[in-house]
Amino acid sequence: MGSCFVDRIGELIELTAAEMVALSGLEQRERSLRRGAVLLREHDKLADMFIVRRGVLMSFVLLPDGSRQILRFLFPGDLIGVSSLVYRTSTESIAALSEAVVAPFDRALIGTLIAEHPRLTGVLMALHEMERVILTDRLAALGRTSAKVRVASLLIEIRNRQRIDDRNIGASFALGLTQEEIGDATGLTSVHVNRMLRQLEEEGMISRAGGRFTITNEPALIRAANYIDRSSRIDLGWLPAAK
Amino acid sequence: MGSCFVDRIGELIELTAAEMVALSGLEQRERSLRRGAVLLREHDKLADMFIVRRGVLMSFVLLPDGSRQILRFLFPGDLIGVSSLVYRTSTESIAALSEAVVAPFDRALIGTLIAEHPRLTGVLMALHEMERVILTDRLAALGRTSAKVRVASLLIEIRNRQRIDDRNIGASFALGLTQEEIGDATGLTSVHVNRMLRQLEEEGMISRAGGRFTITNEPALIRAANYIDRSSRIDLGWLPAAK
DNA sequence: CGCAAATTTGAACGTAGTCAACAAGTGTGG
DNA sequence: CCACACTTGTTGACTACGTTCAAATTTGCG
Repeated sequence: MGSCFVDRIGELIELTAAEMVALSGLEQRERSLRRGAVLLREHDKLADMFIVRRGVLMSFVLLPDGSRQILRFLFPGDLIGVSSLVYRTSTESIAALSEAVVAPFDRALIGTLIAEHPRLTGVLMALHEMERVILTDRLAALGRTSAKVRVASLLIEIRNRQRIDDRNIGASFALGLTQEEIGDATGLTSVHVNRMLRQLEEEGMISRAGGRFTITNEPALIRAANYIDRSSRIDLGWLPAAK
Repeated sequence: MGSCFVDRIGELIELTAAEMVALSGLEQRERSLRRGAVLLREHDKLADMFIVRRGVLMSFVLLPDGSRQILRFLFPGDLIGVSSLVYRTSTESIAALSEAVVAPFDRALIGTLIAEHPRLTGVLMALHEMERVILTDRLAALGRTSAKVRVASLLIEIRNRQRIDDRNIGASFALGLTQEEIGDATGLTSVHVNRMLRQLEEEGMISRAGGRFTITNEPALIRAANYIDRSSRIDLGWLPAAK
C-alpha cells in the first residue's frame, strides 16, 4: 500500500504530510509485467511516466546492426520515461527482467508537482542528476576500462543496489541476469563475459553456483572494479523550503 | 550584454519579461578562462554553478590509471556543475578548450528559481533530460559501435553544434580538438583516431587542411556515424503556466 | 522426460592498443 | 627573424584484448 517513491525521497529529506500526499498521487494506478515483457519501445509515442513498484527492469537501445546496449537497470522507486518531459517519442526501450509492477501516471502531473511543491521539485532534480552521474560513471567505464573491470563493477553495483531493498543480502546474491545481458550492459559479448566471470572466480574474488553469486573476496573485487561510492557525499542543503 | 541562458531557453519557449529577468540574474558575474585553464577539478568542493557564455569547454574524469574520459563538450548556454545540486564535491573536471567566459552563480539561486518560476523549472528539467539522453547516445556508441563510427559521429556532432551559434558554418569547420582529445572523447587512442580520420578521408567523406575539416560527402558521413537527430521531436506541452 | 535457453570451451581472427621513430606545426626567447 | 623546444600529427611493426564461429554441455522448465 505504501508508495515506493515516498520511500525513495523520504531517504533524502523529511517529508511533510502534504508532500507525501502529493507523491502518493503519482502511484494511484498499477500495471503488472511478466518477466521479459516490454513496457516501452523506442520511438513509441509517449505521454505517461512510470514509477517502479516491484521487481527489476532494464532500459536499453537497439542499434541499426541489431546489437543492444543496456543503459541502466531499474529498481523499486526509480522513475521510467522521464524523456517524455522532452520528447514526443521514447528514447529508450524498457523491459522487465523479473515479474514487476509499475505505477503509470500522466506526465502532466509533474507540472502540478512543480507548481505546488518546490522542495519536492528540487529533490526530483537531485534524483535526476544522480541518474546522470551514474551514466557518466558508466561512460568512463566503457570508454576506458577493461572487460574484467566492467564485469566486476557490474556485480558490485547490482549487489549493492539489491542490498538497499533487502538488508539480508550479504556476500551471496542472485544476479538475475543472463551472461548475454551482462554483456549488453558492459559492451561485451556473452562469450567474453563468461571468460571474465571464470577469471574472477579463479582469482578467488567470486564463486558461482546455481545462478547465485557469492563474493568471496570483497575488498579485492572492489579494487578490481574501481568502484566509486557516491552515496556518502550527498548534500541537499540548497533546497527551497517545503510549502 | 544578453544572457546566453535566456537565448537557450528562449528557443524552447516564449519567455515572459519576469522570466527573462530571473534568468539574467544568473549571469551577473563573469569569469574568463585561457585555453587549457581548469575551471573545476573532480573532488573539489563545490557550491557554485556556471553558465557558459563564450568559447568551448569540456567535462571529463580521470581514472586511477591516469587515462581520461571526456564526458561532454560545453558550448554557450550550457550549464556547468549541476552535480552541486546533489554532491558536496564535483563529480567531473572542467577545462577550457578555447578562450572562454563563464558566469558563476550560487547554486541556491536554483532554489529561488524553483520556488518562483514553475515554468522555467520545467524547462530546466527538460534541458537536464536532454543532457541525460545525449549521454545515453554516447554510451551506446562506446559500448556497441566501431572506432570509425565513433569518430565520424563526433565530427558530425561538433559541426552541428557549432552551426547552431554560427549559421555560416557549412561543410567546412575548425574542430578545435587535438586527436588525443578526440580519442579521450571516443574511448580510443590518439594513434587509432589518426588512422580512422585518414580512413574517412580516403573514403572521400572528409578532407583536412591546416586544422580545418571539410565534410566532402555528408550523407555518407552521416550514415557512417549512425547519427540520431533528436532536436526535431521536442514536445514541452506538459509545462505548467508561467507565473 | 524432452526441449529450449543458457553456459562453457576451443580455435582462429580482427580491431584497436602499444611502442617507437620521425615529420610538421607552434610558440618563445635570443 | 631565426633557432630551439615542445606539442601535435603521421606512419610502421608488433601485440593483445575481445570477437566470431562452432560445438558440446548444463540448466531450467513444461
